[in-house]
Amino acid sequence: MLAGKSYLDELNDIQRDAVTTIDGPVLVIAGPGSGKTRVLTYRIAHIIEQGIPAYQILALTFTNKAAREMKERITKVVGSKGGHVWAGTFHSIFARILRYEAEKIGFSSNFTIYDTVDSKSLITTIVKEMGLDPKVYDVNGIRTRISSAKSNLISPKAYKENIQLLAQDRSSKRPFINKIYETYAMRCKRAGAMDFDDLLYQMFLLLHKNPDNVVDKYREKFRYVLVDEFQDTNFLQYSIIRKLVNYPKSPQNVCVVGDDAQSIYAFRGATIQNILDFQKHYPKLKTFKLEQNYRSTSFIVEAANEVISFNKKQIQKKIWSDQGDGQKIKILKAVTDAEEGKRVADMILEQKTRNHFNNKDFAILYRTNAQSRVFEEHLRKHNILYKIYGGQSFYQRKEIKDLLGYLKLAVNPNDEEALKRVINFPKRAIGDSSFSKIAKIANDNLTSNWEILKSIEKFGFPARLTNSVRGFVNLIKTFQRHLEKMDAYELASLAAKQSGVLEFYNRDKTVEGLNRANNLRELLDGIKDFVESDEEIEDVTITDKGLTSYLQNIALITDQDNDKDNDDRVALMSVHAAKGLEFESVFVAGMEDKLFPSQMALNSKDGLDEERRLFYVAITRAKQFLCLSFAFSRYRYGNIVNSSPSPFLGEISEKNLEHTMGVLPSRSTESTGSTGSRLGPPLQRRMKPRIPVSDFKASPISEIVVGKEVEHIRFGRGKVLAKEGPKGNEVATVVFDEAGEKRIMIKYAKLKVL
DNA sequence: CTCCTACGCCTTTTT
DNA sequence: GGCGTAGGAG
Repeated sequence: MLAGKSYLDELNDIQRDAVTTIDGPVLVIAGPGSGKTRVLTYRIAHIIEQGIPAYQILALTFTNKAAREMKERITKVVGSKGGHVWAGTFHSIFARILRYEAEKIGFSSNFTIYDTVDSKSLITTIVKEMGLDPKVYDVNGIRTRISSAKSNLISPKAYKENIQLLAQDRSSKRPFINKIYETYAMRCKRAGAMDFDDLLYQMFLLLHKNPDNVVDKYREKFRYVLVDEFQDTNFLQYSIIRKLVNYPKSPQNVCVVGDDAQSIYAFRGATIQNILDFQKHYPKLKTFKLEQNYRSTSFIVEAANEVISFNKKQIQKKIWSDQGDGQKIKILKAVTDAEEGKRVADMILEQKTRNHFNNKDFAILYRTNAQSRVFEEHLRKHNILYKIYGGQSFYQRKEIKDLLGYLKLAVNPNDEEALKRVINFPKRAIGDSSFSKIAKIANDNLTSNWEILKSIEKFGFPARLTNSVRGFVNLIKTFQRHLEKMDAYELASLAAKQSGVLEFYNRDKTVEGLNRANNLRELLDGIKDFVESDEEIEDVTITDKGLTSYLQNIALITDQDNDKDNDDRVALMSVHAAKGLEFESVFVAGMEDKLFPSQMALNSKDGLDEERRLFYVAITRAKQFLCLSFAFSRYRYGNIVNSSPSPFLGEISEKNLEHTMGVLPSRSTESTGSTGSRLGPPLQRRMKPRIPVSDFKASPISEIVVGKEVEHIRFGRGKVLAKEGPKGNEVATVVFDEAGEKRIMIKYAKLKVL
């Protein structure tokens, strides 16, 4: 049937080759907007069209959303059999396999998944128990250390024997990290828990230790393996992929798709070394480069190329577009972050009317989530609906974790973190000191807290405590008894009532409390949905509507997954969160030195390169309009800090740029300060410029020379000490009478010769 | 054991 | 500015 092949007609020549070369190792380097998802999905569809059963295809992504989209699109091309593809995140696919194979590696199939909060809490507990100084042994640092050990396949035992790691820990005055790691691993196992890294690490161990020759089973099963966003994989993930496809007589049907220029997760262990190694490990590799950009107009694409060319280490490629020149990139200068917020909101309003855009055609991107506030304020003033992405996930909220804690305990009472969370919530007189005693007994006996609680009578505690504990144990046991008979909703409702969690929040009449009670209701509604719907996950419709099944389903779900993106709202998100998305009009805010690039990144060349890739990602989200904005001062941690424009701005040549006026747009200048807005004080808390903004006339760059007395709009009088940098992007070092020494990019900062 | 306050911290983060 | 935690008073 010729009609069945029509999907191939929707591809350009290179895309088509990448889709139809299904046998043997393939690397696809896919620039932004180059139709990467299309290639990936059509390739899978094409494999199925060749008669390969869909369940023999493994497609690994980083987000649930990406996996879902991929499946939907495959199904559109090949019909319902597309649903049988094993498409999912690394974590969810491996969790599923691990549940099935759990006993082979000493776990039970009902293991708990610890999220980041759980991991940190366990580490804090261990640090305390070991009597170490939590200031020196800070949780975040320890967690990163353990995580990166796992990501590099270093077991606790190997860590102890690794001279280099031990030396590093000694020089950071934390010689006991190896011991913490060992204890942490032991405690996870005792609790029947795996953290996010374990889902990968244990998967690797399963294939590596190979009990009952399990590796053959999966090698035969997954005849075709595809990996999305390969530039974001770490050594561990790549090692698992190699286990699956790299062995004697393997057909090596592995296809990885990625873009080294968009690698923005190196700080979490991702390494583009994997792309370079891939080329080494598979000599028969075929490489396809997708360089045509179908998303953006030329000014945007050119700017992106200019910026990324400042990174020396990269796979050579140049994206191009035939969508026309489009609009130049706007540079928006603001005095304060509040003004930046106002002017961005104004521009959105203006573009909406001029171009008939909807709210959802816009995105405001920033480096840090804390920057969202000023934009919220001004969008609200204009009655423009918006949605903030990122921030705390629904499942991370306290009240949600409280109820889930009880549910998790019913399924796995050894779960130490769930137990710690709910044993005294709501209050039942089992306080910290009592719990510590119980935990100590458990540790001394190498067993879980639950085992001690069950036989609390034996330990001679005061009657009051013994009674409280007995009540708690009976409560959990009741839930356990109902596990088989009740569906998830029935049991969750029962637990919400009997545990007292629901009553606790219903009694709290503050706004906060009402919100939390609402969230609990929403959680219960969600569980009801789960029970009533026939959702299909991977290749099985979930027929098990029990609590165990429910908890396994939500363990790896994040907020972004249940967002209904059908409503028309301006998107506010971090640049990281924007990866993979596109918008007609994009504002990248806070283009300031030490903010973007982040202060933390400035210590190393690699850090700065990663920030630049992040900027590249930001630029390439825009289809038609791109605006880069910065402010000369902004609130940070409650105080005003002065800032100068990001050095990245100077990496885009003038021919792609357009500068907005240095004054507020006339239409809405009046609202500054005095109108007494009920929404708080957005603009009036600015510094008073020494000279009205509109009266200030900057001198041309050529007049700013060493030794001259100059005036700056905010810093006041000063003297030029030095002038350096390429023509058009000169940087002046100026000593100001009051503000001290500053380095200033002349074309942005407006200096006037006196 | 529980409640309240003062202090100290702060990037990004698909799972 | 905002949140989570430690530590002291009740």
